[in-house]
Amino acid sequence: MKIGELVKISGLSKDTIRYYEKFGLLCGVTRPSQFNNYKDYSEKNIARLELIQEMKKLGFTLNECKNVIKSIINDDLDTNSQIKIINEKLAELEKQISELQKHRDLLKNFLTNKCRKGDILDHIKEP
Amino acid sequence: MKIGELVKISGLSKDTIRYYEKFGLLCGVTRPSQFNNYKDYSEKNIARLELIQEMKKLGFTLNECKNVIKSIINDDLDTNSQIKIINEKLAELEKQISELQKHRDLLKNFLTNKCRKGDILDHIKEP
DNA sequence: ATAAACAGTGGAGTATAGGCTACGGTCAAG
DNA sequence: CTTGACCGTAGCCTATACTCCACTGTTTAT
Repeated sequence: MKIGELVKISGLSKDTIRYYEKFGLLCGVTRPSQFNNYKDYSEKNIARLELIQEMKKLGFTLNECKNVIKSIINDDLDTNSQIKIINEKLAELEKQISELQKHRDLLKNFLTNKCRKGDILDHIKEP
Repeated sequence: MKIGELVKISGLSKDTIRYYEKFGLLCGVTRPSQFNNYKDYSEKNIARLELIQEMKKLGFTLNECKNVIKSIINDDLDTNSQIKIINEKLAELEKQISELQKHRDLLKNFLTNKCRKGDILDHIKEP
């Protein structure tokens, strides 16, 4: 399968697919022809691109996708490992959420306590 | 005031201060000496660096800091404008929070619904 | 035959907020 | 007098996930 077909099937751009390939996320890419330099992408890559898109929706980075794929290849990834990975990601998300909530609460305070009188910023002036 | 003093007072690194200066966040920086090339940072910059650090704690970017400082200089920044800026930032934070919460909920679902049987990832194998 | 569509590579650019290194000049103390 | 502390500039590096551009080669359609 040439890249154009993969573009149509996956909905990703060719640049993205090539980026993923360079990144080490794809498998079985060969150059079978003696007349051109075209690559041939294996069927497995369709599933892989789907996995990547799903994981990205869930908040995983490409690096994390790569590690998961590695584990799959090594048969390292039993159910418990999967659960562990997901739980770690969950914890990370919770942390990010509470960070942002902290920012938000600080801002809210700022708004109610300091802003009424304006001019908290007066000591900054002059270009 | 030379940069070393500003480093001590602000707690920021000299790289950071120079970065801010290049970025246009500082004011009144001159080179008064005829014998060396040393800069002289005005007192106003202490307050400015404090403002920047406070705003960063609240989740503002340097660009946003820059705009705020500009407004202060132009006397554009009355209480209403301040409130507007802060409310916009609040809305942005809320949006980011709910994005992350969406990710988290998807992951939780993934964990309870799909992961029990493992092997959702079998179709990916092969290096 | 020729132009469009498709394939490949390499490299730069995007945004953010600095860190780090090299290289060179200057100032103060021993 | 020399060493170390300090100051300056320039430019490259980090991470993330691509996008876009230039340039070249190939296949397909008219």
